Amino acid sequence: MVEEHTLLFLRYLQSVFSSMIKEEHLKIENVKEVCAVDVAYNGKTGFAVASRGSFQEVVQHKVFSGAVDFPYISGYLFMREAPIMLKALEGFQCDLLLVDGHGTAHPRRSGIAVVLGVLLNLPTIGIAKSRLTGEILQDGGVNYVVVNGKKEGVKSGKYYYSIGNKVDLEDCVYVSKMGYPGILKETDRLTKKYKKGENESSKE
DNA sequence: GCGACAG
DNA sequence: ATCTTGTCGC
Repeated sequence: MVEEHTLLFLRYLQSVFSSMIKEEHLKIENVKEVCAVDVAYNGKTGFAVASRGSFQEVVQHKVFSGAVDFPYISGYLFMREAPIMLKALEGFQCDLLLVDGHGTAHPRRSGIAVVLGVLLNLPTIGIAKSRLTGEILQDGGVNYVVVNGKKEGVKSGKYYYSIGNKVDLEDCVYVSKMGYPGILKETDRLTKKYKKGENESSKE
């Protein structure tokens, strides 16, 4: 159980992160190296996988596993997954980091993609499989995700793409039109593979 | 009180 | 996220 004063503190941290977002245009066409991160769990043990490659494929990846104590609380995912994701990302360099989760399409504009982007000072885009907050506003064939009256990202198919750091709405639209990134799909697969491997070995 | 609620 | 088989749909 997490105390209310702890959540209050986390909201203070989120206000700092959101105030540090650099919303600027990153020409996706110039992006060479792409990285992605995701986490899978086997009970209390988390398996974070960081990958590097292109939008469509993984060239190399690294896994970091360890106990994850903070529980999942809607709106505070960063406290549960950012620590282990940062460990997996150590040493990885890239022009853009794709994060499994929302960026500014968050109640306080401080989703996990924002947190990682600010801490690593990297361009990041959050890509989530479901809605956390916001309404959809169609405009010119694009389904924008609007939160507190501001377009924070776009919804394409069943996925939500939102600003993390050092990118803008245009970049999000561009990436969403490329379809769900193969590197994220593959990273997710790897994440479950390691989790599963842990199950097999611990079962004789 | 009721409904919503990333992974 | 995770527990889980077959099954309805694009």
